Amino acid sequence: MLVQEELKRIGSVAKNSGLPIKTIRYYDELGLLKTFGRTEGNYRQFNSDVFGRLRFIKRAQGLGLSLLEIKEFLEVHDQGDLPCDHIKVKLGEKLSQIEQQIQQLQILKQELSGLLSGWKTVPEHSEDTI
Amino acid sequence: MLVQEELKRIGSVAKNSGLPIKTIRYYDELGLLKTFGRTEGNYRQFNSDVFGRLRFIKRAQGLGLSLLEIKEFLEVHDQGDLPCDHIKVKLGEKLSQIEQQIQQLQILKQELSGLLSGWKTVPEHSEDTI
DNA sequence: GTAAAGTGTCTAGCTGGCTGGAGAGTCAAG
DNA sequence: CTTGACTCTCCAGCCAGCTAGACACTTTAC
Repeated sequence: MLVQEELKRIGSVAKNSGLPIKTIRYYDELGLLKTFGRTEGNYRQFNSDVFGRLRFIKRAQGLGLSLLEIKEFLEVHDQGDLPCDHIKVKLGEKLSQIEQQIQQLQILKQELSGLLSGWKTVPEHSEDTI
Repeated sequence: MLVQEELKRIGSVAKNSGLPIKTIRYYDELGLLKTFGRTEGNYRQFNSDVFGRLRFIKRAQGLGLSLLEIKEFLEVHDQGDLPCDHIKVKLGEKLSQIEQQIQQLQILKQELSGLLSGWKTVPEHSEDTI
């Protein structure tokens, strides 16, 4: 027995997610959101999945993914079944990008802590000094 | 005895760094580059430090830092001595941001490998499913 | 029924980070 | 001395990702 879920309108989604209404509409326009249709009065309806989605978007975006890339991932998610080979490849690529990114971040972290902790202690050590 | 370093012009910097001339000029405009003055004919002159700088910029940028943030870091670097407290704080903040970012990346990595490896094996596990 | 709040679309504008083109000056080769 | 490659500045435009405003319609509260 599925409980009929209560659908939300854009305002409450905005309030609960912390994102501006305009942004949510924008994401919807781009097809990132899977609205649950519209009311009679043409108001967008969302179910509570939207919050997870928005969190995912925020996180991924904060990490430098574009909205289009994010959209692709969401689509894979939505289809539910195994992604086709093409997408598999893309996902694999993205994954190794991410690993690289982690490494780069670690380098940057070192460089910045170098700056913090006095810097002059590591002067001009050739090659990859800033 | 310092060997007089041979200065480069923008074209060769572009060639050796792989960046378009326009981009280099743009960075220079924003004050990211510390050119070595100009020739008589008003041509920019760079010494070989510029390559390290450009690599740093690329890396940092790829990780989501804005050119302005990057500029600040470069300035700290250029001053050479201990950054003032204000900057220290900013650096510290940025460092913890970076650590967070690393964690987020690890989460994203998991989520994406979830997608890759079939996804349905981890269905709707509440809370933070995409 | 009426006012206020919420939502819709549409169009336009903004910021950051480039990128392209015009028009002019500089420099190196023949 | 001219030609061609290189560089300069300036100004305009592009893309992503919003954001703001105008104006109309819907819903809710009284």
